[in-house]
Amino acid sequence: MKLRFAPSPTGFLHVGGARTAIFNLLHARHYGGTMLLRIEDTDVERSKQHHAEQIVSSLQWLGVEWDEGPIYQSDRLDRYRERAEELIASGKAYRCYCTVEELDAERTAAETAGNPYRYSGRCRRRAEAGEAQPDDAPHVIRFAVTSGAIEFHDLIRGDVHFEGELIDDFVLIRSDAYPTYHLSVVVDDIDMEITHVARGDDHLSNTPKHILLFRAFGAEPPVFAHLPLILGGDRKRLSKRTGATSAEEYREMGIVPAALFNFLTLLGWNPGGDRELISRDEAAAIFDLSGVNKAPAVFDPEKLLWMNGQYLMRMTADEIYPHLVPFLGENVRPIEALREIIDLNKMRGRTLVELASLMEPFLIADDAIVYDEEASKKHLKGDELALRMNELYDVLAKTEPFDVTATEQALRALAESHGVSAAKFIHPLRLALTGRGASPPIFDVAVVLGRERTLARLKRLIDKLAS
RNA sequence: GUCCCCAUCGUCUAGAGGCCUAGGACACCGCCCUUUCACGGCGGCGACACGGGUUCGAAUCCCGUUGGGGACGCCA
Repeated sequence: MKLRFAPSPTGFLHVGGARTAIFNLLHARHYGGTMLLRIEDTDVERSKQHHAEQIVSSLQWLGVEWDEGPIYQSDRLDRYRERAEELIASGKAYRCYCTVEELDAERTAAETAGNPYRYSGRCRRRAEAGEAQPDDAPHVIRFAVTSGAIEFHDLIRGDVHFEGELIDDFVLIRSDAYPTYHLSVVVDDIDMEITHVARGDDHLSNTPKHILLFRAFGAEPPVFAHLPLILGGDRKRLSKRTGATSAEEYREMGIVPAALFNFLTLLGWNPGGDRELISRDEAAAIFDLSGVNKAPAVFDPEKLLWMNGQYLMRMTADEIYPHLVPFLGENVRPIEALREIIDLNKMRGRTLVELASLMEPFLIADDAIVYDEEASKKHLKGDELALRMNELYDVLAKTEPFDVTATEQALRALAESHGVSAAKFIHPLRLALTGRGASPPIFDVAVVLGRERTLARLKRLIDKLAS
């Protein structure tokens, strides 16, 4: 068994493409098959090398592995031309000298008449009449479609059938001598011995053409599986209008690859047992293309965020670290200096961006703490506050050991001696240490900061209260 | 317009004729836990598009309607 993911390098890796890649990988892994990556860059106008590189790197980031490739179709142009010539030789294809302008005119005429456009077949008739076909004049090579119904079994759609009459004599080789998608994809799938083709639903109507080509080459068509499309909130194909569409954008948003992988896996497929969180390998163990849903799925960024949070809190600090580094900016530190801080905050952020922000108070200088206005208004009030904070300072200065239990005991004892709730001390302390109204448990914060920095920050608040 | 496909809570989905007074997850709303924020726990809101069949019985099968999507390129 051999599957492939065959993106065209005209942009970033789209999440729809990412899911196609994932489903191909999962199916291949499940059956111990091979996964191939093929770059379909036969459109010189739109294909860009840097896009190809970007896609490869996004796939690697996502955890979509391949056993063969990447193979570039632009390296195989001779092969496609050779195969097209074979079809001409056997009368299954012909040279067409119609110009783009002529074709456009025909198309426009058909549209205004309200008829579906099909190529007139002018050059086909000429070829069949045995007229000379100069191969030096500008021309394309068209496939001579044989009529008759085409039926095939789709792993997801079930039995599908198309009327042969509806299929046009499509172009195989363009006038610039580059192959079209239809030709290159079939030639490659044959040469590379692809057994299963899982691709987007938008290719369903291309499939009869491909089957015709497989037959023309005397090859057995692969098993097809057409995946339902991923829609945006507007129920149309996911587009920039409705939000982020590329894997790269989610990476920049602070989504961890395993979470995106998991989320995409659940779009159109589910592992059963009301399971939401599943690793790539666990999914591969039970995945099968035939279990994929037919209906399109709306991409819900909210749920992705939730899932990413679930991943962050389950990952170890060491696992998070490499993904987090790009978001730390000037606050980067070696993992040793960050381990505790990550562990303290990782269940509080849904993205790496949020996590980095949550970690900030732990990493900036003591005098760089900025007191949140709203929280200050709420907690920095009362005549006795300065006095209390001074006493808290003295108590924390001599608490031994300076650990969570001892510091908490000391603070609570102090509060009790004042006859007030511990919260009266805790909230101002939180402001002093983090500048924020919300933080991890404050004694954990104090201990991670250490006695020295805790006291320095407390002192700073006291000075502020005095002024 | 023509062809193809699809149709369960707002969203992702479970459901392959009786197990369904339709289950889970996200979001939302309560309550609990709690020094805050999260996490977590408990509860609530919330769907079988509609109409005909078939059947003792239909979310599940068939037909139609409606709605949505996709394809109709010398793009992939």
